[in-house]
Amino acid sequence: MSGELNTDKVKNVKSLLAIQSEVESSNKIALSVDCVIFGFDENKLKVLLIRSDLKKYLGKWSLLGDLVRPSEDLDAAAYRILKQRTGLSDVYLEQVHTFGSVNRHPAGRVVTVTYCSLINVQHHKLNILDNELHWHDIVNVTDLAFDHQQIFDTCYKRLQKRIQEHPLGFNLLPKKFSLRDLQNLYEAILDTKMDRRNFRKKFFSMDFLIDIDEMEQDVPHRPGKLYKFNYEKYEKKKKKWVGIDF
Amino acid sequence: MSGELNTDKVKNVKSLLAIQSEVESSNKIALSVDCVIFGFDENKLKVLLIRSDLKKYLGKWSLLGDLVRPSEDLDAAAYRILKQRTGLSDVYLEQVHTFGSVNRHPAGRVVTVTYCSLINVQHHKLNILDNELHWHDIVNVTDLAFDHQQIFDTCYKRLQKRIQEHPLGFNLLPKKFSLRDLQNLYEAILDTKMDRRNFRKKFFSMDFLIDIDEMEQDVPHRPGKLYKFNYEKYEKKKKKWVGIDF
DNA sequence: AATTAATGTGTTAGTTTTACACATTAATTC
DNA sequence: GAATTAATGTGTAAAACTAACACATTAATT
Repeated sequence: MSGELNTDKVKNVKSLLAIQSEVESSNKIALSVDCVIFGFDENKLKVLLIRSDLKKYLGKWSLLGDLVRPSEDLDAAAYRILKQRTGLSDVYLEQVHTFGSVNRHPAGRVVTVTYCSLINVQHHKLNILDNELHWHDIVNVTDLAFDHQQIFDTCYKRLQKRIQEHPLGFNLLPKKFSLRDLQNLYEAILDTKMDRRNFRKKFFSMDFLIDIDEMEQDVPHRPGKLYKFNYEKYEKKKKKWVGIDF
Repeated sequence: MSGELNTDKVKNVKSLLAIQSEVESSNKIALSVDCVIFGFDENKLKVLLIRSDLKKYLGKWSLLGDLVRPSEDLDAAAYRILKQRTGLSDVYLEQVHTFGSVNRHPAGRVVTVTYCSLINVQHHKLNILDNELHWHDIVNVTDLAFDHQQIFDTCYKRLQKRIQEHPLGFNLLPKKFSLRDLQNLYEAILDTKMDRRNFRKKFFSMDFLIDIDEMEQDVPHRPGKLYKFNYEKYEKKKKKWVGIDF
């Protein structure tokens, strides 16, 4: 920090007032959050959608969202929506991108901060009774309301990337899972097939799986071992440097 | 998309009106963009900062930003700031994160969408005459105004990650550069030392560098060859799949 | 008891990364 | 202008990682 201070008090006051008057004037920009809530069920990646309640998008599905309250942090707004719609707290939530095209919302200028959330569908079962709320297989997610298709695509791509570099996937699985479950999850999210033996080797070599010495129950084949993910160990040993690769 | 349509027109109208009234009411959230503008000069990574014009942050440095105009896209607002402050168009610009803590701005509720920009410092030279605008060596960037330190840290980390996976760095260099320039850039951004021979091998094996058959001029040692980055080839051949690694 | 379909474990060849050494070139020094 | 210096430019070998592939084991089912 070098250089002299040429502070102009008039300028200070003006700019503060300018901002304040903007904040208080009408013709303002509204702010919302939208959540792309992913689940994993029957070996398929799902997303939770609700019917649009706008005439313009009659019959279309849309993401779960709401306006941000004036005294509410962005993350808090996203958590509120999640709690409201799934009954769940303490879920994985990550801000992804903010969409603000001038004409993206028919009701006026609404900028939306979008979040990606991963939940364990076993845990909720709750507010899904709501007739307008449904889990959609992500391969069937097309033609959403507003710009929600674009938002969904962005969040899905982000998930595909993040799951390769961070242990997010476990948020979609039960605490105890088999390696087959884990591979099915990766194959569903990344839309690819992987070699079972190499997949297994990869995860064992990372050494973040805890063998809890239990087996799958009620499976119509030889039961596999169950594991938990060792978050503590991961936090200590996670890699910092990767290298140039593009 | 299955399920019958139980559209409730009253509900539709209500919710639309609710949003519209929110948009038009006062006590609204203001929206700004802030740009973290990186440059590379004398083998050091730099960031362009301006003196805060708020009394509360007298003497502190802050990022370049402004309120988003009611009929302006977010990206357009970021480009406007860049053009205004550096005179440059057609620069690398990427949205990074949106910060919206309730008390982050002393003038009221201001949510800010932050962008990372990479420019070639050779190209501008222009509006830098402004006494209040300075390039700061990033190692000396501490204690910025508002929550700008957090924003800067986030954008810098993002840059560190992105430069390993995408050819962003070339935006900070002249069109023609030596491999030494390129390595210095990577070492500055990633704050690390690399083996010169392996770095060289890595980039040659990617095969995205065009040997333009020119040499460095006016260097006080054996001049190195100059290269350009082959964006066309990169766009065709860039890798999609990487693999699980964390 | 035989069959089936999954889990669980190696092995090998190929590729990539890392560590490290020496020859070459042009500016600088004497 | 010859010797010195400090950079560029190239190569090699060990180690680590990835990808492709085969067989034994287990438990449910027939």
